[in-house]
Amino acid sequence: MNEAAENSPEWSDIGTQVTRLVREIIARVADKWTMPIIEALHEEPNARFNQLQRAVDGISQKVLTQSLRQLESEGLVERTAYAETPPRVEYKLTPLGESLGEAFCGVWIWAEKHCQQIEASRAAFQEKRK
Amino acid sequence: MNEAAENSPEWSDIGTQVTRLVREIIARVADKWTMPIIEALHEEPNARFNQLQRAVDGISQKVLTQSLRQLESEGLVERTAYAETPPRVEYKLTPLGESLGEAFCGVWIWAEKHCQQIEASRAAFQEKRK
DNA sequence: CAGTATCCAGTTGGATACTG
DNA sequence: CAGTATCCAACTGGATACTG
Repeated sequence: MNEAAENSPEWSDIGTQVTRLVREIIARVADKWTMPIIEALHEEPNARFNQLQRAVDGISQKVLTQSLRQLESEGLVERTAYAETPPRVEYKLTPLGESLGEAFCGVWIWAEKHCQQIEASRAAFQEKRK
Repeated sequence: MNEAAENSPEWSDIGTQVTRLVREIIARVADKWTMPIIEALHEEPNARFNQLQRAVDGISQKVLTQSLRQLESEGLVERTAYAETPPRVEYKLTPLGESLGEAFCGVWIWAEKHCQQIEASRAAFQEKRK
């Protein structure tokens, strides 16, 4: 039995009820950068902008700004600007943001457990295609 | 307490161990179409190509083909072609594919539970910006 | 039916320069 | 420091036409 499903309703039940809105939300939060940012903010609460950019690894300033604004608009991240010079801005997860991280935990565990197998599959598929 | 975290290790523990490969896998499977396709295949095992395209709602033939090839290469989907005319090709989830669906269950539940709140947040954010 | 091939418009995102 | 603004190259993905 799979540990991620033990205390969840059968996911087929969920699937049949799903609305367009839910799908849109999932597609949104499951993009390239959302989880890395949420992870970084979980690791370092009240992180500042440049600190976050270093933590996220590979994200550009532009995309980090965009992502943070979106996460803020969705209530997943809270932004606090202090009126100082030089300016200081801190970001932290809201409880909703933390709960998304927890919800994603199952996927993370799945990926850790099976990433070797997936890599092997890809390699085998390439071989077969030759 | 959040139901998704009840029987998982603390996700901060996971985060610190995460490798580049795991992140890449997550970014891959968490794209726009992977979950809708896996959901459709879970609902209708042994679905045929056109059946799948109708089920997934909005996906183009090209992208469905690409996605299925990728899922196949990763060992999440099994493709069976029957040597008939007209050709018949059936797709189904592998056990690995099923397990990904189960792992994603937590995110699905999260999205269902909070989508109203997120919509409200977005609206409020728009208002504030005016 | 189950694709492949091609064209092309729209979006994404990096690099760079500039600002309060 | 924490962004905003702009330009532009690359990738994504839809529409269409064609094929075994």
